[in-house]
Amino acid sequence: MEYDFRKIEREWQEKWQSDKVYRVSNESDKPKYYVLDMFPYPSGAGLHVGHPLGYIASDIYSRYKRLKGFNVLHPMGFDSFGLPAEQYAIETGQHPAETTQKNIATFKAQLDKIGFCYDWDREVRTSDASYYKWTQWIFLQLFNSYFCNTEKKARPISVLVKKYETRGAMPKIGDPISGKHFTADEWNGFSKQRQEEILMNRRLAFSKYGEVNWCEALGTVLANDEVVNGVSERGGHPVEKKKMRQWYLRITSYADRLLEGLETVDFSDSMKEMQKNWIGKSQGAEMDFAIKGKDKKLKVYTTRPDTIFGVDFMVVAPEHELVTAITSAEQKDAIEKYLKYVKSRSERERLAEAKTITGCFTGAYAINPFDGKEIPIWIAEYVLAGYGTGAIMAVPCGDDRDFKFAQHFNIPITNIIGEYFNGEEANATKEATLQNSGFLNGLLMKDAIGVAVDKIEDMGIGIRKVNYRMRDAGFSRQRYWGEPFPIIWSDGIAIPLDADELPLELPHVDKYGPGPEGEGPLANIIDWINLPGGRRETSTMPGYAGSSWYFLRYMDPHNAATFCDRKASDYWNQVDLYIGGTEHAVGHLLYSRLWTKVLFDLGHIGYEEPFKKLVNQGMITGSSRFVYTLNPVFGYNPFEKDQYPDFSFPTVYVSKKYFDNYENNQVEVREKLEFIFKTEYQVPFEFSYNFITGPISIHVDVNVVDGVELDINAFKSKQGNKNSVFVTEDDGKYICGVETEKMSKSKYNTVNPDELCNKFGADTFRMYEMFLGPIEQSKPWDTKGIEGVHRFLRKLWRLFFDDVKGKVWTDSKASDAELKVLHKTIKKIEEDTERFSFNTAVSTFMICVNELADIKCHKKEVLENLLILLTPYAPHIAEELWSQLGNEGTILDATYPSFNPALLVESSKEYPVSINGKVRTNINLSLDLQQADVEKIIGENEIVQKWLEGKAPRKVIYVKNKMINVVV
RNA sequence: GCCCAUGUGGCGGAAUUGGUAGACGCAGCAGACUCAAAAUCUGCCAUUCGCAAGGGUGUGAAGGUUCGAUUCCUUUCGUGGGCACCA
Repeated sequence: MEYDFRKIEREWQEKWQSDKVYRVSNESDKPKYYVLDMFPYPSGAGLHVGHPLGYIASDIYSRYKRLKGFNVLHPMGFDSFGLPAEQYAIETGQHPAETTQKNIATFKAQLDKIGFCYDWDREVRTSDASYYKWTQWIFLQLFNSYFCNTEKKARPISVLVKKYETRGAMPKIGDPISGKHFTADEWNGFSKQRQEEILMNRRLAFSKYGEVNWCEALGTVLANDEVVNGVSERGGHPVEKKKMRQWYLRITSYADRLLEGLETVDFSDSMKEMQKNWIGKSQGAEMDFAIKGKDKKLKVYTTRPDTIFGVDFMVVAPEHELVTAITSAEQKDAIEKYLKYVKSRSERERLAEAKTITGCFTGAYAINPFDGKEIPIWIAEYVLAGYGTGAIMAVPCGDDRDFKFAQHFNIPITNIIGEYFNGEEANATKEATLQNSGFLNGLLMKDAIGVAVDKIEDMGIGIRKVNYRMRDAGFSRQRYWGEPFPIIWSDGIAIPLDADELPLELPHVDKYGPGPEGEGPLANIIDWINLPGGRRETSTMPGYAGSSWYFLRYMDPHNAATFCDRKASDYWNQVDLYIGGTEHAVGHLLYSRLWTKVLFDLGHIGYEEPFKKLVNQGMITGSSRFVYTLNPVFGYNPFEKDQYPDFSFPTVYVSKKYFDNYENNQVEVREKLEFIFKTEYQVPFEFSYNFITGPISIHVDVNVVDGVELDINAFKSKQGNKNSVFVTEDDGKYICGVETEKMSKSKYNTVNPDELCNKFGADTFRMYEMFLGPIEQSKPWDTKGIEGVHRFLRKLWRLFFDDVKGKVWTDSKASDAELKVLHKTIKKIEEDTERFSFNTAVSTFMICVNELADIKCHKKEVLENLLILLTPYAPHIAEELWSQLGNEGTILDATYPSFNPALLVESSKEYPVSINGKVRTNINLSLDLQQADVEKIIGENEIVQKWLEGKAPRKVIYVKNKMINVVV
């Protein structure tokens, strides 16, 4: 009986589905375990082999945990709102709902083919009204909450209103608009608009006019993490700053808690580092400098107050509000000119030319409060208006940018760090002892920081201050294919819908073009936006809205009364294992952590970190192949037309060797071409070096290349033209070039998992993906090695069935040697699986099967247990053989074999004995020996004596179970 | 520029706590079976000297700690990723 993987896999997949073996209950006596994949955006391109890597890993771990006796939740769904579907709609007119539907069907079919154990009954789609109803509901929770700065948590906005009505605003916070605090009486006297405006400044989801990243080409606003190097992450379109009314999430309030939460979760160091960098917390001081001859103060932010005596100039951002007020009459023209120049530059130019130093002196001077020194105030682009106070004190001896600026404009530099500053470049050390620094003289810089801040606070000219780089997250998009905001604008007041009015369904549109004045497509639907009491919000929520809480919906996917029943979220609790790529480090992962914290603060769920452990699968890069063409210069035909009227010059492909060193190989290429033309085309070939343009590399479909050797016939029919000539290497092979690149259709380096499943089976595919290398490492795809894994499964099959004899397994009792092989494997597989070392686990299986084949072990007792171990990795073949052995039901309900250490214990062992690091002999020793016994035996051993040449061993190192080293 | 990874045969990679480096697989070479092919099986496979036994050298490079380093430390180079005027 043969290993007919196609039949086996089809039948078992059908059976799993019809028997609903993967259905998960929220009630169980077993301990729970939640395994989650980052759900995909269902793009039109379908899956390539890079996508399933993480899914296979999570599937293996889920099945393993289930076998280990856990109630495992392992769901899947689709992040189905988003830009590409809408772009596609604009191009083709197809409704995004339709294309999304179609793409999801393709994705599901592809996923099912690989044999994942998803409970599809729990599938969620972010674009379903039954789902986004709750996305809207959570948005309203955010809208109706504020961040209480004393309790450091979210509370209902009604609590704040009550406070205002009874006590007014606390002195430190006050009216965020005027900056003044107000009494209860004042509050009650404010107009409704004024009150709402004040409240809007505290809501966690709020609307304000602000500078946003506007992308003209996409016709929408983008979040900071969606802009990369001044262009949009998707499509690479230019992005500019624009003032618009937008929705935001007040993520900055949670900066500290997001930072602290990282200590409680198991993420990789690099992932934590990325999030920390993004939040960008810095501690320092904010202090006021008097301005000579004016009654205004200049407020600066610094992390290095210890360098206060090294301040040689001040720099304020060009947009700073004081600029016009402090500019002297003489400098007025220069400053205006500079401001004009700054305004003319796009964000992109600014970023691209970051190294060029520009700036302009305002003519004003600030006064150093400690020594009365007059400090010139400059404006320059390199100081950002949006960070800190938009003004800095420049210390050229300690800061690189300040140093370069001082040099460029010939500003004298004060050295306060002695020999640490060499005059050539700035030194940002904190280890120097301060000089020329008044009351700080003689102090180590790192100690002086605290001393300086204390003094500043004592003098009442400044305060300690923490700053964050992170900004509030933009939350609206001028787009169609997203969640509509459940908000109605009325007289400038945002009025939320009631919970029972949800979902606010996305209306149907005929056109996907933008609305008037930068509004989204929804603004075009007059009937929909205009209501008796006001006008609907026309923007929609961004892609990350739906994905910020989907892990909760899986727990209770069909609940129409609430987003997730508290009982369900208490039972499943945190995601125990989350698997996905690093690309979501600062987007999705930060936002979902924020949403979880807010829901926790408001008492809707019982934990504030959504993901306990995160594993980032590495990217599978494509291994592109290249062919090299030699082309005749356009229009040139080297043959006499009259003689050969039908002949057109073929495309010439040269093998890699000739591309690498074309100059030196021209003659050889010419000879080979001449020969080919004479023999195959029967045409004379008068070659001129000049008519050919040198080899050009072009991508060739990896599927027509075997390793690096081109399958010429397949290439001709698939990509090239029939009339092509191949200049091969001397052995007749055409060798392609190789380069590792990101997998993409345009590079012809994608490999479709369906094809591999058809050719080798899903089990082979799953194991091979794991076998490629460590899960977290990115690695190039190479189809070639898949044969080896396939061979292993066939070999496993032959332990059960012989092609001729049929079934070969027996019921007889297993020998010690056979059990030893099994238990060695049990131990190793368990260790490997637990530490996500799936590649070594596959190796372990191969070794086990090889050993069992070597000792001709066909004992049911051994094989049955091996199958259970194998189930997570290759579920189809395991199920089939399990049932062939006469077992009922799914193997997933079998008992995971436990490792019996007694079987592996030996009484004695051959130890290698090395003398000064070189292995000289082997010695058989019993395992219960102690260090002293070994020393004695070694001292008496004849061979060792011989190698020691009469000297006594200085030291005997006995590493239990490993080796003995004798040192002379 | 700063931060974080990472570097091992022709290739993917293994070595879990400092203990015989190169497991397992691919590719390659030789052989068995076969009319032949496929499939399967056996042996070889870091490098160098040697007929062999055996020896030298080897984990990007240079140092260091140690009886012993792919593993720890310092310096340096290459690759990948993140951040980038954040004061």
